[in-house]
Amino acid sequence: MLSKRVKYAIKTLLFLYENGDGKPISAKIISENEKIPYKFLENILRELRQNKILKSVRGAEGGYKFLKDPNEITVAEIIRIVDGPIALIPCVSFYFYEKCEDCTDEISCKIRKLFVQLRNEMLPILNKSITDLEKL
Amino acid sequence: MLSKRVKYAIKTLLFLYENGDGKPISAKIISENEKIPYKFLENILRELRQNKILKSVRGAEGGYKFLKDPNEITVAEIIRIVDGPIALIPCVSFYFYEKCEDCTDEISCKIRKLFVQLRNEMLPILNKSITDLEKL
DNA sequence: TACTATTCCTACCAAATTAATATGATATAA
DNA sequence: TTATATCATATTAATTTGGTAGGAATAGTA
Repeated sequence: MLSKRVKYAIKTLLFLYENGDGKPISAKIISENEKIPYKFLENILRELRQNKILKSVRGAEGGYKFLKDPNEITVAEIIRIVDGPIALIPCVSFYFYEKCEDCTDEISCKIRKLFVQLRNEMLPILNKSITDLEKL
Repeated sequence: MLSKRVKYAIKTLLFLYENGDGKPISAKIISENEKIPYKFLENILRELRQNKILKSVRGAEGGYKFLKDPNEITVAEIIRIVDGPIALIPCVSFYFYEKCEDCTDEISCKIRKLFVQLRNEMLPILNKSITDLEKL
């Protein structure tokens, strides 16, 4: 399962996409509209900014807007930033690979083969962008 | 990500399938061959027995063997028993459905639509059986 | 200048989950 | 009777999750 952070992050990006008209949108507005706990949302927004998905404007009338083109922000990317791997087992992950301690031969491992297949099926769906998502 | 329990459970079932010739196989043998901590494995085996995947034979020369036909034991089923939902968000799960607190309209939710799609792509792969898996 | 609305930062915290371990009772083949 | 097993319950240490607290820094506006 994904964490709430990821779901909140995606909701936030969708909200910004649907309501962003040039002016930045404050965490308070997002929090109230999407029912995300304010302080928790701040953390998530910081993470998105640090990863160059969003940019922030400080001070009164400040808030957040896209830094990266929403057309190029994928759900997979958000999951990787917020939660980590897409793959269901670590030895199958591209970005967060880890060797299985108990595994003697990774190449012949039947379980690995299955989860490679699974990841390969999952990726095209998760590679949809925020703008794709809005059209669903 | 899946838990180690799930991976150990699948490994255990594959081992039983590949080495089961009528006689039960002990937890000790499985533990040593698959490098699964013995006591941890005992817990997993109990769970599989309680869910009618395996049956046990007590006493010396005892051990575990299939109760359910390995042809009909799917990876999805094992995940559900050991970890819970297949779906990546709770509002999309068949067997472990939970409403999102922050969601106003589940039907129109774009995020939900995406993860319904994802689950629908994942299921056929995870519905493979232990015998299918062995053939990979 | 003072006020207010905002982001930014570090740290903290409670509850749940994960990955085991410990201890010992019970059953059975040889 | 002994060795080999399963069976059952409880405990535990580490990590993750889902937040919260408090305040500093920044900037628009009266």
